[in-house]
Amino acid sequence: MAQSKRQQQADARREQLLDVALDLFATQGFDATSTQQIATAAGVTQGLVFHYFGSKEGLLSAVLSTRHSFASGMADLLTEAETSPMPLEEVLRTLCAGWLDTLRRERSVTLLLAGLALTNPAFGTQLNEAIAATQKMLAAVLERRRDAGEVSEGADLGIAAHDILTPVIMFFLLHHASPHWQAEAMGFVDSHCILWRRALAR
Amino acid sequence: MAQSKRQQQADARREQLLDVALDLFATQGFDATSTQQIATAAGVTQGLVFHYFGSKEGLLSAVLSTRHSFASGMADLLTEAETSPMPLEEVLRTLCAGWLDTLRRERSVTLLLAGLALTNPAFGTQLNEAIAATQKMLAAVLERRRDAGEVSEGADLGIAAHDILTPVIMFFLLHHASPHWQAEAMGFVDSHCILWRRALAR
DNA sequence: GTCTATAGAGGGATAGAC
DNA sequence: GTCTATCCCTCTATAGAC
Repeated sequence: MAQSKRQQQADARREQLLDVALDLFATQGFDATSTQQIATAAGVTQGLVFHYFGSKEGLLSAVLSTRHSFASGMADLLTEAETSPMPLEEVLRTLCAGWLDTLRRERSVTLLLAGLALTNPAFGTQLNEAIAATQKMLAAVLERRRDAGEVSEGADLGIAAHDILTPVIMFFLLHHASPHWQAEAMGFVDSHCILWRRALAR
Repeated sequence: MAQSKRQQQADARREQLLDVALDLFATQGFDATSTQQIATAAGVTQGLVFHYFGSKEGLLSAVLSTRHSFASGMADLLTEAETSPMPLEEVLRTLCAGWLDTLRRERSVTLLLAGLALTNPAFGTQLNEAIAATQKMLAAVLERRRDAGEVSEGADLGIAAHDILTPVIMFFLLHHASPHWQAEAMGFVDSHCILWRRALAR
């Protein structure tokens, strides 16, 4: 059974409000954004926001639960990397480029979550765990390569994973607004991965 | 001429308000903190905040301009590093441990500035430039070592500096609230510096 | 130097008409 | 599904008494 026209319209409005809210929350911060601003930006009246989401916090929850694909996106890339037959440097290149791409594509959620994590302990640990999980998966990839003889024995692969992952995140945070993003990102990934092949090679 | 007693009292009150405000701004965010909260935490009435700082923004400016020593603190460490006779790994160890210590000691300003940078372009570029400057100084240290034959020729030392510095900052952001900070930090610095000696050695 | 009182704006949220 | 109207609260900021 197809949805009624009214239902379709409601869904569309809902999505639109989520988009607008995410955008404003990300650029101004949650606390600095009023429901009035969101409504105006969406071309509706302020009361409608509460019709759809009940409260401002409810709107935030809805935004985060429907627009949070970036954590799983980074994990997906790692799952592919686990079975890749390519040499280490190439695998890292694919990973880092993919991460930057994901962070950039999901830029608003990323920045919003980062801001929330700084002041709200709940969001803080949530983001912490997401990063820790990614780091752990990367460490597993490196360990497999060590067992296969491609990576040297002595290195602390947990810290290596941290040192490979976090500069990528920081690069995004520092340069996402740059007009030359694409070129800078490619250059960074390139040098970054070359350095890490050298650091880990036997 | 010694200050009058009234002046001393005023200065003390000013400092107290700055301390309380920094603390609340850092833990809750600037927008989520009311002047009433600050006044209550300082044991005075709300109106007094405006007597001293004119406006809430004025209070923020005063907080940042009187409590922002961490940027210069990180640069100072690098100035010492430039002329150090120690081997690379040891220099890095001193630098990274010092950076972590500075960030942690100035934890409230660091977190406040990070939060502001995410939503306010002015603070964003300010923080960007501080990090870029630190990175540049570190790159200069590495170049000197390359010229002296301690660091390999081919490596991109600008990115290497980024890759040495930013994981330290991220480590602080991710673990500053951990109960086992001290031990974790020492372990991290150790592995981090060993990895980077390997990555850069000829 | 600190307080009380209050202005004035803007915030989140609700009720009910259309 | 959307709007108007409105309530009530909290916030920043000011004025003036003590």
